[in-house]
Amino acid sequence: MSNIREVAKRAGVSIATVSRAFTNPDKVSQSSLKKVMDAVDEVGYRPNMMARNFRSTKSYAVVVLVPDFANLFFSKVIRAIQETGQKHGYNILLGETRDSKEREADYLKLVETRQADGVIQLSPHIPEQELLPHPHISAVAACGACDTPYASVRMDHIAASFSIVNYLISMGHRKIGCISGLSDNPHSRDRLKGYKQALAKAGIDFDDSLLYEGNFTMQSGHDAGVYFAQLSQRPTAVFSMNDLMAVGAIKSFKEHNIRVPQDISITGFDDLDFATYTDPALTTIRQPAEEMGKKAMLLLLQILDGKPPTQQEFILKHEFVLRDSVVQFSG
Amino acid sequence: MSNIREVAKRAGVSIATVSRAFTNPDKVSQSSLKKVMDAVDEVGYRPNMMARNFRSTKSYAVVVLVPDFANLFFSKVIRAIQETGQKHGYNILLGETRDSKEREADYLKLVETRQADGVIQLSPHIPEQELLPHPHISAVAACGACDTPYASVRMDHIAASFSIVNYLISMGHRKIGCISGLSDNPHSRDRLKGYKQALAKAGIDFDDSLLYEGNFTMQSGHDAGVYFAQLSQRPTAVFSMNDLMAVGAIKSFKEHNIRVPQDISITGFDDLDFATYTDPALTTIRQPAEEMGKKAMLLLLQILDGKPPTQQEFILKHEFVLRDSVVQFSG
DNA sequence: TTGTAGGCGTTATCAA
DNA sequence: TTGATAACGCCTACAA
Repeated sequence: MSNIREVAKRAGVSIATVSRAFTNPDKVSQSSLKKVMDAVDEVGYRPNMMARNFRSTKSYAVVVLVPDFANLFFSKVIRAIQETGQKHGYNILLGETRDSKEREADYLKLVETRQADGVIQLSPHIPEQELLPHPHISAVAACGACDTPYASVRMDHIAASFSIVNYLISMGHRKIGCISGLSDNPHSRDRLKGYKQALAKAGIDFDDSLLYEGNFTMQSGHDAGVYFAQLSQRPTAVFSMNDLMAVGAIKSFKEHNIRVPQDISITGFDDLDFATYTDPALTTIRQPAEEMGKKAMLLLLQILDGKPPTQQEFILKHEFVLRDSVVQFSG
Repeated sequence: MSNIREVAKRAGVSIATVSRAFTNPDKVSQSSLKKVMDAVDEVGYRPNMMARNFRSTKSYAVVVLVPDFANLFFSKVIRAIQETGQKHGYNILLGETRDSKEREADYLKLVETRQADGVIQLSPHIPEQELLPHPHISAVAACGACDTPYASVRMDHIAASFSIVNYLISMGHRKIGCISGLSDNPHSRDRLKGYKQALAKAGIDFDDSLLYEGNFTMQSGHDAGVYFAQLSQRPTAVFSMNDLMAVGAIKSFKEHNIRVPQDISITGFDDLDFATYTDPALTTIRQPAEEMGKKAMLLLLQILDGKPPTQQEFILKHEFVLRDSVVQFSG
């Protein structure tokens, strides 16, 4: 592992010239440049980025705070973040929090200790327990539900769930079950609002017994399915707050010999890749995962560049995806 | 953003003492320690890890080279890597390669330029195009197929696929289709070997028309399903080289009104979370994802610590997972 | 166009 | 137990 000094000696020039040859080649004469590059090849020199970054007080790394790495939705977002970051010379440090504020604080420390320049927060914002914003931490929130006290990129979950529940109603359903995420999750709250608004608009009373609280996992969706299947007054359609739970619910409906969608319709949320491959294929809401990831990274880059964002909040459009899991109700 | 000098001044001690207070508290008197800590609180000091790492010539970061983020199998592995790394003070830099050697080289550069201390390679090893081992790069391979010229953690894919195809045969199947990954993928090769060995052992001739080359995606599994469905001599069972393709195939069988498993049995590989929730639940091979991730990280840590591993290769055990996608054939 | 030299924040060596 | 000081590798005024 050679350093710049060795290259300089070998090339018969000064350290400064070698440095310039890398960062500002046009400020170096052709002959010097050649001598330097030859020497570089000879000794196999690579600039020490740790030194360079240290010197420039920038780490060129960004931490992505993600609740659950094994959630395909986040995988997509992270991919977009990485691609965008890479184009601008930034690396991505993984920070899986698994909903632990302690772990989150640990990752935030990476910024405080200068191992990262900023943070992209993928967990939804819960004011009471939020560690961000932090005076010394550049941060952007993405994929959240409500607005945050710092820049964010998200979609309108109320409107999205409103539209899909509305669709269910337009298909003749009036007894519509709801599988929610944990009730204190902001996404759950917003999507529940949309559900209730759609019911209200159609003059349907909200029925507490049709609301089942899951936690966004397939398992909890399955549990919800069992619950609905055993209800004496079974719903004719179910609005699931994500695709994963919908899959679990479908599974348990089938186990109870309830046909989907003939006996019960169901909708999802997220439009994960496998939503096309479930049986039946899921009618769902597509979240613009890639767009959110990309936009979030660009926003953070801008902030790191010292330019405050023009808007605090960027709301991206969702998409209604029609497939086969909903059928006209004719009771 | 204050530095150690400021803390020293404030505490009325030397910078050396401040440094020791952090790295070697017991070498500092109680009174000095208190003075330092008070000063630290006052000015909100955080050690600059960039400087510290620079000084120690270690970045405490490790790059994980992963072909595809949106593959839940890798998500699990990476999670285990991160958890293990974190316990030892290491951070994880994400490196999604998407099978591009160019991108891979970019990430490897992170190690050459000292932004990372080592690499965990999750792509299977293909000797002709392999960038590793590299003289200056500490690396460990995980989840690969064949042996690598550097330390690796993997399972025996030949044995695993042998066992599951053997199970199919024991259930009376003799016409067994195979959905493989790309034929030049080492995993595909090994699993194909296991498939062929099981057939051979049962005295069944290998039939080329029963082999469909996919690429490990659901879409390609679906294509395979279409292919098998339209075959005049349809197989009675299908060995899919991963769960994802099995899901795709099941979908297309159903579209062709072929019942699974009554009309055709199928098996998967990986045992992803959703393998329980497919219809029918998948009989499959569980890869020890977490164990491989953890072991790989520990191995790399050991190498970074200057201790060469006791073995070059660690073969972890797979597990046969019996569920509902295979049924006795009684033709 | 080039070289000299100072400094980034930390740790480690060596004396005191 | 402490402090002064020399690195670590690089960049960048500044001067030549």
